[in-house]
Amino acid sequence: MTPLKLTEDYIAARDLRASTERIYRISANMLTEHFGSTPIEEIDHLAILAWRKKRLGDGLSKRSWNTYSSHLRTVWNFAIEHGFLTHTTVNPFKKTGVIPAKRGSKTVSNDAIQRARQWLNALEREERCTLERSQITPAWFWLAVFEVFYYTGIRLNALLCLRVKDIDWNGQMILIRGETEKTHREFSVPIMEGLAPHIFKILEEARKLRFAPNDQLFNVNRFSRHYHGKEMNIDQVEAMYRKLTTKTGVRMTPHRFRHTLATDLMKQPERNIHLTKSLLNHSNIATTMSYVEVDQNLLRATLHDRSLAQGALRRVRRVDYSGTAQQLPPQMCLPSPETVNRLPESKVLQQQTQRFAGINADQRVKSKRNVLQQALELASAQLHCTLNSPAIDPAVDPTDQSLLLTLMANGLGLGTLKKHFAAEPAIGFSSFSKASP
DNA sequence: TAAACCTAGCTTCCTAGCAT
DNA sequence: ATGCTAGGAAGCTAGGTTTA
Repeated sequence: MTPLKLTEDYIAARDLRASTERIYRISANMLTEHFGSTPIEEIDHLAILAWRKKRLGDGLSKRSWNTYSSHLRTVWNFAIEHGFLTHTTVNPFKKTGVIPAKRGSKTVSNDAIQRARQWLNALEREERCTLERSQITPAWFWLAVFEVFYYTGIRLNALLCLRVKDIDWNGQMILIRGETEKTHREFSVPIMEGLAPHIFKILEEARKLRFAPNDQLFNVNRFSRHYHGKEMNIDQVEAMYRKLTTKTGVRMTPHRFRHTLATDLMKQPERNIHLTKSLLNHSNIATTMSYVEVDQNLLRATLHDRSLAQGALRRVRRVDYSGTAQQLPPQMCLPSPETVNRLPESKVLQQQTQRFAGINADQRVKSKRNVLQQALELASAQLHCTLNSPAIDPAVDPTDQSLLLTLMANGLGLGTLKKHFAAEPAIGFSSFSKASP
């Protein structure tokens, strides 16, 4: 039996989607290209390893090799299971996979998206005013396609399979049917404010053209006489994205919008991974995580916070007294960041201590110490009152005050303290409010 | 003749279930 | 509980052919 015949037998025995059947045939063709019509019994493990070496040497990526070898392994398992391979029960494709390098998420910058959107909007105005065909026609339609991918992050195939009746305009939802999803799970995505006008427009145009409920909604062939296909296909969408890529100089594809959406959602303060996972219709959270590109700025800030928390860096309090009547004495000013960076830590501390010592006692009590100490004592007392535990003398145990200072320095719990200070004007919160942690 | 369409190969994504 | 793998399903790209 030849590999091609075996593959056809395998496909016939399964209920596969067209694209899956295709990849099995491609794998078998690749094998045949190398081995010719060699019977499957004669293709052994060593021969496959030699073939692997050749293909990888020719520049085939490791990931692609794994796809082919994995599909052929499946077909060979089928042969073993059905007794087509009598001389062995060991699959020659076993352990022929290689470890590919992991690549980063493919996102599109906001700037590029904005430029593409502006261009599409300009084309739409141009077509409306001149009634002439623009570079991307009909521009209103492709703008709607662009916005659907931007706002919902659905797959290209999901868009192509959308029917008129899948849009619930009253409920402002789009239904993505399970049979059209890679994951076979039905789900819905909301029609949000920015997307609604585009959905409305396409529904309106579809209504004018008497679309039936089961008709493909995003079918450019019915909205423009420049196309003659029956149903819109992947190529037509990709051709439009190629034009956007050429125009903006940034690679754009529907799937990259999916990655971008996931990354953007995870940049939000709430960072709701479950929400992101639901929107992308993943069943495994690890899949969602693999979409999200690391936010380097956030990473930098996190590492910085760690350094501060562990004492690797000293926190420098920067105070903006501009425009205030109650400026602190010049001696209280902290050294500039440039000075701090130049001096070793111990020197900075020494310098501050010397400056502070140079201020007279009255000034100190009025300007800072008194306010700070009172605030800390009050907050500490409040804390113990809330916890229903006896108050601790700060002179004996300064833990509370250190903790509160740390919290304040990190911007935590400040709101609570603010409220309390507002209720206790005697504390002099106004002296505090200008300070930023 | 440009744009649409088609085809094939390459690359990536996704999950259930098994092994550790 | 976690990681790994088999199996399945797309998505992306390039080059050739057809059509308006």
